[in-house]
Amino acid sequence: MKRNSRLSLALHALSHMAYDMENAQTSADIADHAGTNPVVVRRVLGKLRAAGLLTSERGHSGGWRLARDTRHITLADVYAALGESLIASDPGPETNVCAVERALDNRVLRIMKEIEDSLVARLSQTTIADVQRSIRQDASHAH
Amino acid sequence: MKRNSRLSLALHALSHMAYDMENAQTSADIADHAGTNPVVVRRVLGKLRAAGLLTSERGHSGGWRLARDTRHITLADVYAALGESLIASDPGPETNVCAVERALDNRVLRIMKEIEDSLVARLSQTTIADVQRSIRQDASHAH
DNA sequence: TTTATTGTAACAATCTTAGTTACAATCGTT
DNA sequence: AACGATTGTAACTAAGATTGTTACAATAAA
Repeated sequence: MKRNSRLSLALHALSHMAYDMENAQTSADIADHAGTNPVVVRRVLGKLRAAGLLTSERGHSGGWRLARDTRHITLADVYAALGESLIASDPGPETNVCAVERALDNRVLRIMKEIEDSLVARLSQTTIADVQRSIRQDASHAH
Repeated sequence: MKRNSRLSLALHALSHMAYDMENAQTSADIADHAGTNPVVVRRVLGKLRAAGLLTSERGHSGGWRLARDTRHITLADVYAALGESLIASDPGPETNVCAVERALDNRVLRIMKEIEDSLVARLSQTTIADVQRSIRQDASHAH
């Protein structure tokens, strides 16, 4: 049970779908390969679907498909879809007394937000196609 | 009880020390202002001290001081001192069967590490002096 | 009708974090 | 020497977050 596995799992799942775009991928299949549970997969992929990154079909021969070309899905899209907020957290209730303290709080918060923005900017520069490409490279000289 | 408050608390504490460099700041004082507990403060600042960012003195009129100029302490130093790893997590035991799966795991891990490296690079561009400067700005036109 | 699949709720187990209490060690002050 | 203020640290509690699991309704193909 490790942390931050949602982003990792999402990347796994997306790569699987990119690897075989012709068939819908079932949550059971993805879960098997990612070493987790189908329900966990559906939970995570549900968020990606809500963000328009994926589509899903119920019933026999159903499963999950990419909604767009892999070149048009960035890691920032995935990050946003998951609703992650790694750096900046919601500020608690304002309990500060003096103006300097409030200013400090505001500034720390703003800096955290700036950092998070930088992170998102970085994430937006890598697409699933990029991830997919490097997986093929790794596989070709796997140990 | 919010997440990621250690980094936030560290920034608060450092700013306090930078604000009054002449006197050692006690954990009780910092805790009061940051709205938390002295022990929590000592826990976090202990890590910064272990990284050489701070010094502390016991006993009467003891407390915490910056070990270096504020211009020479970056947010990356603080991040590293806290031992945070927001993006990349330790890989679990290798349970993958096929080479493609192992390659995927490796690649996802590598990408997470790349992202974390970018984050650290960004953090290294902001110093405590920068933070301090903008606090003064905020305080001058506080609401 | 059967089978395979998603969608979702409910719950358990584990891990993380913050908070708290307690107390020894240290060091200035009286 | 005694006292008071402070760090250092261990132990514990409480709350939250995350993952895993079971169960079952809804859906759609075979």
